[in-house]
Amino acid sequence: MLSKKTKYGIKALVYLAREKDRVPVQISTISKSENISQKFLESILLTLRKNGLLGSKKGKGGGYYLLKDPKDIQMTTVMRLLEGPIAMVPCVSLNFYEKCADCIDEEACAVNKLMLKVRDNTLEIFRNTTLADLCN
Amino acid sequence: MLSKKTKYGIKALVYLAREKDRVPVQISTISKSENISQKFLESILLTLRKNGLLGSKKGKGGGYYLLKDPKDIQMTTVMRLLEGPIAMVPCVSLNFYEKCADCIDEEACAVNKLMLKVRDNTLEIFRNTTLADLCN
DNA sequence: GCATTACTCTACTAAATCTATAGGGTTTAA
DNA sequence: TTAAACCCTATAGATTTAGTAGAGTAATGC
Repeated sequence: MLSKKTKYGIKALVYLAREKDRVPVQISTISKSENISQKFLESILLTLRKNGLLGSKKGKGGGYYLLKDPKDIQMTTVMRLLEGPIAMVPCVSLNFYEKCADCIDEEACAVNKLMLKVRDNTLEIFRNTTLADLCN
Repeated sequence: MLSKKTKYGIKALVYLAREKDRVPVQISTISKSENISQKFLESILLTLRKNGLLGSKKGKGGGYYLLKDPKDIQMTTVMRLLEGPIAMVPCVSLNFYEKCADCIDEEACAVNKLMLKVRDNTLEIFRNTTLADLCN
């Protein structure tokens, strides 16, 4: 299941991408428009800022804005930041690899084999989808 | 993340599929071979039996066995039984559809659009992969 | 300057889910 | 009749999720 965090994060990014110019948008504006708890959204935007996707401006008239062109933001980046690993099991994860404790032979593992296929496909979708693609 | 339940379930099914004939295999045998807690595996095999994938034989010399040919068991069936919805959000789920509480227009929702693509791809993989494919 | 607006950060919590464990009960073969 | 093996319910600890609370900091405009 996709977490609310990721879901809200994507919605907020799309909102910001649709904004012409790079005018800062206040958290409260996005939160009302997208029906998201303001405080929760606050923490999500903060992680997106800390990881270089968003910029922020403090004080009156402040808010968040995109740092890059929407077509240069791949969904792989967004998903990894908010949701974590794209793979369904750590043993097929590229960025978060971990050996299974119970598994003796990874090469022979049926779960590994199946989930590798799923990961490859999902990864390709996220790679080939940019924020701009989601804005139409 | 794939739950341990699903992971163990798939491993157990593969184990049973590799067994020549349809000789009942005891829970303890599978549990030892695959490093799975016996009691936990018990409950997993029980749900697989209740849903028509496995048969069981009680008493001495009893155990679990596959009811169908491995090549006739699609991974969609297994995943839905053990893991639940294949879609990452309920609003793009075929078998477990649910409207998002926060979403105003599903057609215009970026998350919906993205996750629909992911679901379609994942579903196709699970449909085209049978238990037999995982046994080689 | 100073009040206001708006982002920043830490800590905490209620609820749900996962991953089992415990402890019997029931059936069947030998 | 005995023991192996499945059947079933209840419960519990750990982890994650989805927030909430509240105080702090920075910048703007008057």
